[in-house]
Amino acid sequence: MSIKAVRGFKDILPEESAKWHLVEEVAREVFRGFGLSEIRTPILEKTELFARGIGEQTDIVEKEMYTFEDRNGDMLTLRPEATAGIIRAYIEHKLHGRGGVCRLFTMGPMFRHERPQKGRLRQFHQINVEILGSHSPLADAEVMWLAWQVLQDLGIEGLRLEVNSLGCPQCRPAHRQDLLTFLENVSGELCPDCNRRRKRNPLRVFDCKNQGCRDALRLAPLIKHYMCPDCAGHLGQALDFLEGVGIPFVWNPYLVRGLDYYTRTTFEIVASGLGAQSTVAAGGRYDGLVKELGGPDVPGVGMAIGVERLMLLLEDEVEQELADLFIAALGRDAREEVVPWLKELRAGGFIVQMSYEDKGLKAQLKQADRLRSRYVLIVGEDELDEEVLKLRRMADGAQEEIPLDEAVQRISEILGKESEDE
RNA sequence: GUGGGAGUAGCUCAACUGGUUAGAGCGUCGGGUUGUGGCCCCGGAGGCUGUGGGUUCAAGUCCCAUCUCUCACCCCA
Repeated sequence: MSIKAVRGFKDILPEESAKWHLVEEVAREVFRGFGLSEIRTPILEKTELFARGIGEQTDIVEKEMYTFEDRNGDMLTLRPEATAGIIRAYIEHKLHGRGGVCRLFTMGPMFRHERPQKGRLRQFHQINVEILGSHSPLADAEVMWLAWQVLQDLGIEGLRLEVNSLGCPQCRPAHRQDLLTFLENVSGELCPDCNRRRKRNPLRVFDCKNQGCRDALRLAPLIKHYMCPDCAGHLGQALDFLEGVGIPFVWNPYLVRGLDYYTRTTFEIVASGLGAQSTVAAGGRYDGLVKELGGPDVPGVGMAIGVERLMLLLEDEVEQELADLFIAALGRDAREEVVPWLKELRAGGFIVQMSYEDKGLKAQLKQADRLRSRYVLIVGEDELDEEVLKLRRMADGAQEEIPLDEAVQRISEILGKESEDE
């Protein structure tokens, strides 16, 4: 076998791209309604950006990044997520200095060197939203709403929005301390993984699927009992806003996120039918991140939708229209006569194709059929001699005669009329 | 990184306990219709059986390695 794509990297083939366009268009339409602006940042950044932003201790930074040395000795990394790069750009171009809240979206590929499985690729795509510069719980609610709305508008069903708060630097330490103590006492009942997590990132034990661990954690201290009044109020208000716009959610006090930078609100949208990777969108608040990356102390909230996972939930194939009209020109004279018509008809908004090769009528009709063209215009020697063309409707084979001198106009009328009927 | 399953025609899959020329459906190309698609009928092309080693008189089939796909763990969108 010759050269194949790199493991975990996938080609998006012509028959799939219409589905991608649909997803991207729906997302853009939703974002437009919320007044977001698009930002596009490079997929390559200095390694240090991700190390500081995502957290040195995370799996992503420790073992999943595509990192290499540039020719001048810089260490570079293919972005494993979008937020760090966007914040880098936000700081670098001093977008915070423009006043007001900065509300951004982006979409594009991310890279993580993990073992591929259902809903998990090494190059995958995300649709991201970041709202920078607001402490308001309304921003949190809007971010969740945005994610929910995109999925909703795509007609995806069976989704569940889970929300939690991770607290802030005021209330987190006390909880963390009590949780550590608790986990130490039940360490005998925890699985080896959880005992490992216990030291590195204690909150993650709540993610364990192991029944034994879940039983052991039943009485574990939860952040909700430790939240300071500000955090509790913040979460309460965010949830009130969600309720106000009729978005169903569940408060999952066990919900935790993997990235270090999250504070307060955190959420996931989970779907059934995705296998082990059930999260189709996720996000949360990251109030310390901008400062951590060298910018001013500006708060932020954001979310990411996993496009491939979303694609798995979108069952129906989206068919692309490939031709309204196929022009079957027979012979050199006919082809020369017809080429200017292509220009006019295409300018009129119609999808028009013709054969590159000088093939027989049968072959051209076959080609038109394969393109599912609605009509075929037949232009041969006879037609040119008589100055009357034939327009064949492919659905039933009915043919209509079209005078040569008003061909483009008549065809435009017929094609246009057909579209209106639909 | 760890574990299970799988790699045969463009696609979906056959080939009994190793045994002669690796088959079928779909697709594709051509013909039946020298200027009329789809449906039908007839015919053709297309394979170093993922790759490399090994066992054997003989390997698609057994063994080892490797790559890829897939599912799960881990982790995450």
